[in-house]
Amino acid sequence: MQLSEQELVRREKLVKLRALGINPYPADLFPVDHTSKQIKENFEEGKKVTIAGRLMVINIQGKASFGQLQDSEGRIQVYFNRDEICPGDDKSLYNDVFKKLLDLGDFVGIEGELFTTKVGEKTVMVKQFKLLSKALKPLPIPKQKDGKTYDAFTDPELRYRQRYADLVVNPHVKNVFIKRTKLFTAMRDFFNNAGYFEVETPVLQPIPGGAAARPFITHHNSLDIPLYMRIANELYLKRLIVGGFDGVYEFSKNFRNEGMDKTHNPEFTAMEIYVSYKDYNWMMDFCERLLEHCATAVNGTTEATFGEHKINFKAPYARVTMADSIKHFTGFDITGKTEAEIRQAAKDMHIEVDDTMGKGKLIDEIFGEKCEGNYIQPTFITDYPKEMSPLCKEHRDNPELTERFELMVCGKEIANAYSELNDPIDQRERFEHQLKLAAKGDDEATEFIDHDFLRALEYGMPPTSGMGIGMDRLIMFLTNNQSIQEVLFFPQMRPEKKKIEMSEEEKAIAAILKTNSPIDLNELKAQSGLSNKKWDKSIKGLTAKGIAKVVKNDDGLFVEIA
RNA sequence: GACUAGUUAGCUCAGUUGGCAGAGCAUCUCCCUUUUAAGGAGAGGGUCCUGGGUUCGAGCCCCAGACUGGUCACCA
Repeated sequence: MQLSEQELVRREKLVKLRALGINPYPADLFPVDHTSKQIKENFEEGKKVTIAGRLMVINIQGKASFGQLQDSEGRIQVYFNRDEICPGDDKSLYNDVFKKLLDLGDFVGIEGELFTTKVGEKTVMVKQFKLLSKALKPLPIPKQKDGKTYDAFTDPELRYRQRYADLVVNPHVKNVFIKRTKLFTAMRDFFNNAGYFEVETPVLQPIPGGAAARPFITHHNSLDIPLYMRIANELYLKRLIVGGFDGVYEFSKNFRNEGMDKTHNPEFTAMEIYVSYKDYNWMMDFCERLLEHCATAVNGTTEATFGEHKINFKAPYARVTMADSIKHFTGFDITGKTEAEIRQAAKDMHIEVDDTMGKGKLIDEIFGEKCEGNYIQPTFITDYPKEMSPLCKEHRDNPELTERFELMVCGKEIANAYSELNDPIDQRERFEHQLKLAAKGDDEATEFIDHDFLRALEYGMPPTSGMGIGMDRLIMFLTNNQSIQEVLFFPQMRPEKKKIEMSEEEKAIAAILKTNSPIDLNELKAQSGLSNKKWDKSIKGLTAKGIAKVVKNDDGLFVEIA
């Protein structure tokens, strides 16, 4: 591994510290009793504090220095004064250890007293300090003045691959994840207060059900069967409703083996909740109260900014049927129309259609193309076509529709809910219809029938309403992030390419050397059969890697294994 | 998958017509006891993403590839 100059310097400091009897990675606990935030909020002149964190600014001015210590809650200024730290004649702790051997990014523990500087900055006067952990790699620390950041660490590739560094130097990034966790906590509280029960269901499933998506497949060795990473947990939660729970919910990591873009990561988090004896109308009420609660818990207000849009999560939200929405935005009334009529209408709207598309799919295409993007404020779109919703109860007033809603925000879906289909015979027929659609070429149709789930329904499932919420998308809206990567600690990335250890040419030369070392340089060059250019590059590569060594003596130039 | 932009020092970025590889911060040395993007003086640091090609000469031009971002397509 090639180390930069700065990395080498820090490794040398490690050696020097050990020579002075200072362990750069001590094992014992450090008795922290304050955070930076606590100091600022409860500031008392002269108070003794013990704090720890990373040195993020060091500003040496001779016999006194200022620094900024960053802990989990922010930064606090620390003042290192030579004669405070070294009351006796030996000033080496300040002159050598502090000034020469500490670096930006190092963790230090500090005991000191609070005071206010001439310019009014609340500061810790360091009485004693201890190195807690040495940083060998320089952090990409930006400079700040008047709230402006200079030379910020912004390269998205580096930020996502090295999130640990991103979190250290970009406080706003940390805030996003704090809000993310606040959202989960708020939602959990809301459900628990309503009396619902948090559960866990299998991630490894023999049949990937509950949604239409390509799964990741894996293999269980002992059972010698294929298993799928879950694409949804819906069918398992409904089994629990069959089992007698009134309300169950789960935050579910789901996995879908599909494309990645700024709103899709191969693994993502959905929340699904199922409540017995309810219908989708009740769930709409519940949903808008839930989101109002969550938005307030996360941001302190129901209002949120997303790009150019101001959105408000204050309940209630508008409710529009899909048919009304399409009529409103296209002038076309789908009610009572045949598949052929709808296909023609879609063609007239310049929407790409093909013959594999059934009626439901066609309607969905029209809605997606012409309507969806218009809903900025939270809006419930209701009553989806039956074909698109194989797990949803038929609409009480119209057998072509289902009792389903999606909640749209800024033209994106963030929640999806049904009056759940609990008729086992109807459910079996819907699954079989999906099989036919899949055979016809509809790649969104489900191609598995979960017979165990059908058996559960046959025992009887109470009328139930269920809802799924895309947690990643929701937190994007609540933190004004346009990319899912910004709300996932470790978004999926293509693996970093390892540098090739040795080129083919280098391997060939190394092989010759192995059997014959040392060897005359020109002899080796001739044996390798390489062109001048290739030879030069390869032998330089080998010596740089410490594999070969060129030796000059009275008899000429020789190459030997290093 | 298509199109497009980018990849140069630890970080953020310049780099002219193809002619010795640049800046700020960071690093190192020296000065400086209330600074705060501290200041002053000096120094070091490069696989210009990779591999080919053109050329006397390539960070720059050509070809191929890698990775990342954006837009679109696909995908709830």
